[in-house]
Amino acid sequence: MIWNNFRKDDARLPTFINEREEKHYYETEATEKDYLAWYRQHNSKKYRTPSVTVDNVLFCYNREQDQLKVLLIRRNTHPFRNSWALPGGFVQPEESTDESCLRETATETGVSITSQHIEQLHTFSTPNRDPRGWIITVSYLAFIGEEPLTAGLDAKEALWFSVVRKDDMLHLVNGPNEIILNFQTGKTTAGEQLAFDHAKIISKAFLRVLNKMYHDPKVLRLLGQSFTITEARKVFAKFLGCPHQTIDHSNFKKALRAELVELGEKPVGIGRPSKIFTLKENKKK
Amino acid sequence: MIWNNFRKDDARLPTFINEREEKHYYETEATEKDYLAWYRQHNSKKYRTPSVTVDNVLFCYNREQDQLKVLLIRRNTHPFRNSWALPGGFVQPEESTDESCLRETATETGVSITSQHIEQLHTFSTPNRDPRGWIITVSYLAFIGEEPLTAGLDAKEALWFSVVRKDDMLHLVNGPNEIILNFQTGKTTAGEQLAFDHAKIISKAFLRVLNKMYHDPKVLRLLGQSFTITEARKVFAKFLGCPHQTIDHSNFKKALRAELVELGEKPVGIGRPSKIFTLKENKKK
DNA sequence: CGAATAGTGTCTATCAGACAATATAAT
DNA sequence: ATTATATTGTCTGATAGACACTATTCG
Repeated sequence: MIWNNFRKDDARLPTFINEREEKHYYETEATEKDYLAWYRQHNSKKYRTPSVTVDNVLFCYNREQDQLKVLLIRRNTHPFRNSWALPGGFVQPEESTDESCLRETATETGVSITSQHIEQLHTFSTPNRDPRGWIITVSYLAFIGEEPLTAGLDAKEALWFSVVRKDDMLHLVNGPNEIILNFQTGKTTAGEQLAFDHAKIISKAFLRVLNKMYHDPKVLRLLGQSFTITEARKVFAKFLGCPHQTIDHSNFKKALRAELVELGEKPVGIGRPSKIFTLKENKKK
Repeated sequence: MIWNNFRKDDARLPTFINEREEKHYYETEATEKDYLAWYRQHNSKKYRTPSVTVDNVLFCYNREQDQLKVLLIRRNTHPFRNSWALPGGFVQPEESTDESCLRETATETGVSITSQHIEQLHTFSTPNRDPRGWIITVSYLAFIGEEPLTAGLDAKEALWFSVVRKDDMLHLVNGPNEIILNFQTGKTTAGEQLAFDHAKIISKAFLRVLNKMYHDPKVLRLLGQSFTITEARKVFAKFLGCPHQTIDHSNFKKALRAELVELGEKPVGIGRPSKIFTLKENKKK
């Protein structure tokens, strides 16, 4: 490579004996503008860079079935062809990973969510976590208000798996498909395997919710705009792995009263009418 | 599929009319081994990928000065030449971002830390956060046991800045250099500016420590292997922005007793001998 | 002894959790 | 009225925080 031949048209610029001298000149003596122009032309493809993906743990809750669910897709391409995996995709230029998460969620599930609904979990970068090569993933957690279309998009099979906690195990079930993983270790223990390190990601998401529920009950966005105390107890019970009756109504309400706003009464239903609540929005993270 | 037009180098493989057909074949019909071989050869350079860096918020605490400090380097290259910035660098192939963090910390400060000392903070990916182009950074938080060499390495000036909290402001000071930032908004308000979005990263680190201190007092690693209750109070006071005397000794000890192990007594010093403690290690995250 | 430092004990308002009582509506 | 569901109220043990007291060492 000829190092003294960069931008002949610009007489301001000196010539260089070697690459190191040129680098030093642009990094320390040239103007920032000249540096950036030089960098884009010479440095941008010099080093190997990883691909970056997002992987999204999308939870929803179905009131009728009283089931917590997580969205998985069956991969129809290599690698991990026919394995279940989290939805996600490659981050594109000129977008943040937050935006990637929202874009992928919208295209894969048809549900529009905002940055208020998502939360960055962790960035996974273990070498060889993806057999295709150097691929880093930024994982996200999102709570979908109501169960949307379950039909797959992008020519993939996309299904909601019910999530049942038993001790430290999560049972992800949809019909004949069953995946069992330990969310303390992040490993699948029986049944089908998950693609890549997605068992770790799901575990991290579940633990995050569990640890923050009472302090930051964002998980109640699973119930949409408004909900009753009992509905909130049912959602918490899914993460605690217990029947919702074991969560005392009175104590639960006391614990969360600071995070909730009362909206009115639910007009229909058996028994005393429930009051309906919504999450306070003014929380500054 | 047409099998009558074999490739010379591998008779097993078919030829394709167009790129799309080829992609479809490898993704869905070929073996995974063949797919991966094809992917590496054809797909690896097809899409633009970002550079990925790590940025490390390294805190230390000096007992003699009773000062919390954060390590900043003065950049001697574009972009942000002469601005103060967090130490960090590009993630290399075949290493995780955790390993990058440890490697960069070792080379920039001379201090060897283990994965026990670091914690991933957040991945920042706002477009144009770096004028050089598409650069994503994974930020880390680390607690250095004792103040190491302050001399810069890598031909950069590296200095420990004392960190003083006043209300929502952090004052980062080293001699004539002073940077003031609001850790609630993540913005510098006066004095010198920080490079890139590093004010946001430092703010995130400070808030993370503040929110988790009592629940997960990993911050006490600032005090090395062992410490007295009063030393621990002094560290907490730095993050709370108050004199350590306002933290009641008795109540503080009660709050942290579950996280500490008593080692013995400190033999020297004025007044009643202090007991020395260390952090319990058995915490599973 | 007195000053300085640090560990220990006590009191109280508050709160989480267990449990009881009341309110409403469908059958 | 009975039953199911939900809300409201009460009691108690535990705890955080304020404060007081005791223990040790140095000058």
